[in-house]
Amino acid sequence: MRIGEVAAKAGVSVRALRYYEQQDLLHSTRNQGGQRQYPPGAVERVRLIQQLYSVGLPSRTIREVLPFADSGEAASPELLELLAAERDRLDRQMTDLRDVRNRLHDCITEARNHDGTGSPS
Amino acid sequence: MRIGEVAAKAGVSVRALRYYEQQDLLHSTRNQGGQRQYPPGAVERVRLIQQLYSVGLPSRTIREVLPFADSGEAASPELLELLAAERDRLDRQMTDLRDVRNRLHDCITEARNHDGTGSPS
DNA sequence: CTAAAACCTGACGCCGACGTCAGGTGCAAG
DNA sequence: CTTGCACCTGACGTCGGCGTCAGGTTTTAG
Repeated sequence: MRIGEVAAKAGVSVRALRYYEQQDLLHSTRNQGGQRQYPPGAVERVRLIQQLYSVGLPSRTIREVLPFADSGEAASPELLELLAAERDRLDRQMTDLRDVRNRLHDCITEARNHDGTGSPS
Repeated sequence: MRIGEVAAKAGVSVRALRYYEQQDLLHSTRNQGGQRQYPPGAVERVRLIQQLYSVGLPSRTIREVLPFADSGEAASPELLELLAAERDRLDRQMTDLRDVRNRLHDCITEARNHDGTGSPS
């Protein structure tokens, strides 16, 4: 596949894919003309990268954890610590997220009860 | 309270508090010398602001949802839609977060089983 | 009264994840 | 063959949430 197709299928920009390559998150081979070639699995990998970004991980961390997502590779103790630390961070973030979400939700339902409107969602 | 005390109690920088004021998230009165004065509730408010930032909301959105967290104020339908949209975004984000977290956790336990080490956490 | 600490207002710096523009090349269709 | 789109490599722009420095004022401790 060429870069445009991968971008379209994964729902990101072409620029983003080139950026991921710079950051060493996504690799490609080149054809004779120098254009990037991707295997079909690239789309899935890009989706995973996006998911990791979306939960707040920076490129550096993603670069370090991606090999483990790929396959349960050999893990040095330092990397294990990194993974555990990130997992704990995610746990805390989920707690915050739940709090905020419930707070918002309460505001919504309360506001809906307060006026005359029925209660969807 | 003065700004330094609020900052210390809320665990943020003085600069951050001034920034929140610029963004219209946190208000203060001034004494004769022109220094900011905060009511005790400010600390709680700052913690809430931080929590909202931490789940990825930008200043603009925080500015819009804060009044509802303060008190279940009168809600225009547009604001209700905004709140519901944000809540849904948070729901999606929690799902992503759970996925990534579990993925990481699986990597950790699998790695721990693979070598000889016992299994903490 | 004085020195130090805390505060004030600009204003510039920074970093990450791209957007975007410039100027040139590769490739498929008519 | 040429037209036109997809692609290439720099390189600069942006935006948000502050950090930080400069240069001055106010409050507090001794």
